Amino acid sequence: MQSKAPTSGKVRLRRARTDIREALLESALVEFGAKGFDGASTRAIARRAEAHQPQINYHFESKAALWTAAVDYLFGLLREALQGVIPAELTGVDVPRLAAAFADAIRRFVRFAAEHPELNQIMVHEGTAASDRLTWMTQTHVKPFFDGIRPAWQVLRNVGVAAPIDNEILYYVLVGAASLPYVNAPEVRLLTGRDPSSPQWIEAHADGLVAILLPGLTASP
Amino acid sequence: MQSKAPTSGKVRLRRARTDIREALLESALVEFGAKGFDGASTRAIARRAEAHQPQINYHFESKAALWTAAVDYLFGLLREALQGVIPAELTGVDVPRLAAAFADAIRRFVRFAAEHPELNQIMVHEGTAASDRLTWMTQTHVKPFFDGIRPAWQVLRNVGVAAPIDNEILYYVLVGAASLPYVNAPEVRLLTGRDPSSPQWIEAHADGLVAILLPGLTASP
DNA sequence: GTCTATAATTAGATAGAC
DNA sequence: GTCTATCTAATTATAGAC
Repeated sequence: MQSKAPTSGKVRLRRARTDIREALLESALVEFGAKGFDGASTRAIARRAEAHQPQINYHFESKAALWTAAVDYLFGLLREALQGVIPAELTGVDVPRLAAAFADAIRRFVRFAAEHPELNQIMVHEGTAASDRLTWMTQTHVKPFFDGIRPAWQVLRNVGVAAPIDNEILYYVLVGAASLPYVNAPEVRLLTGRDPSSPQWIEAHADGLVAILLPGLTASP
Repeated sequence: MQSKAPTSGKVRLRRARTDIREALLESALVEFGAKGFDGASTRAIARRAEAHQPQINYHFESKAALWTAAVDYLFGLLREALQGVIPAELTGVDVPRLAAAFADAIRRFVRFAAEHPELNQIMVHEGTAASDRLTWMTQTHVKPFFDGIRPAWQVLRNVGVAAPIDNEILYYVLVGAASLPYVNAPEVRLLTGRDPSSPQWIEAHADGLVAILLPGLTASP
């Protein structure tokens, strides 16, 4: 199962794996999330996947293409996690059902941010400066997500169930409040000694966000 | 006021400025905030300050020392902005006064995050991975800030003025919700077409956060 | 203190043997 | 497809003239 390279004294494995592409992608998520696009080196990504650096250029076109594939993959997981939670057509949907759906969406988003911190890490790394990557990511992935929750929030605002915050601001309040403990989990552990990826933290966090963003949901007993 | 280097044909200014250190520091804030520690190059920092790259190593010990100086400077500004807003000694402080003080602290923090997005940008870049920089920043600057608001929140929680969220979680909800529009201002502009640094956005944002985090403040008319 | 030149290291990407 | 060797470009830091 193991063989030395004939022309060299170095002990190294020569392996033929069918899942290297997936392993490189998975590794890229983590490295891009932790270090950002510039800080993550293709050598470090390859090392985490137990592969060699040139394999990235073989299985992907470039470092940038690997980043794009990683972002596509993560947003696909997010879409899965939020699939059908908020109704696409709002006319005729009664308010209590919509409020419950929005609360469910908040909880799912918090759990997703905890389980896949890499997505929000990459988003916040990229969002700090204008770039082609940011433009592509915003138009391709963020905008549909944003447009999906905006009308529902507006309805809940109009009937007084949702907190008094405008659409655009609400989006960033929600994403910021829901993701920061997981985006900055290393800091959370240093600062508080607690583990934000624990079920206790995650559920308490989700409960808190639902309570403050949808005060009208539990207002009348 | 202008002189060519005698041994070279290149036209370049030789200037003697007394404020180069400050100019480099100011430039470093912006570059570190926008690109992160690894993504920000000392050449780009020097260029923005209209200086030469080796001047960074003359006026600062290294790129890391420049980063440290920038973080020290920004946290100094934050301390100034929040100076004395929340009373250090809570025994004997009546609840309405403390609630008003906390609301004021939230508003000041939002305005600070809008005016100096670089601090939260740097924090969120660094918080995604363990490092010596993160450990130093957390212990030196974040912890005192965290410890300053924690007891006040607990008091307001106990009397039911503050939202039902635990100390540690509240800290990240507050910081995340208050800073993300400014940390990711380039994305906000692409996604919404609005300018998060406008007074309208900032005040609406601050109002919204006070409303959701301190629901008991305006509950009884 | 400023500035040019450059050393030392590391990055992403490619060539070519296997 | 894997892997070693290497190219080119970019990085931080330093040397030394001015």
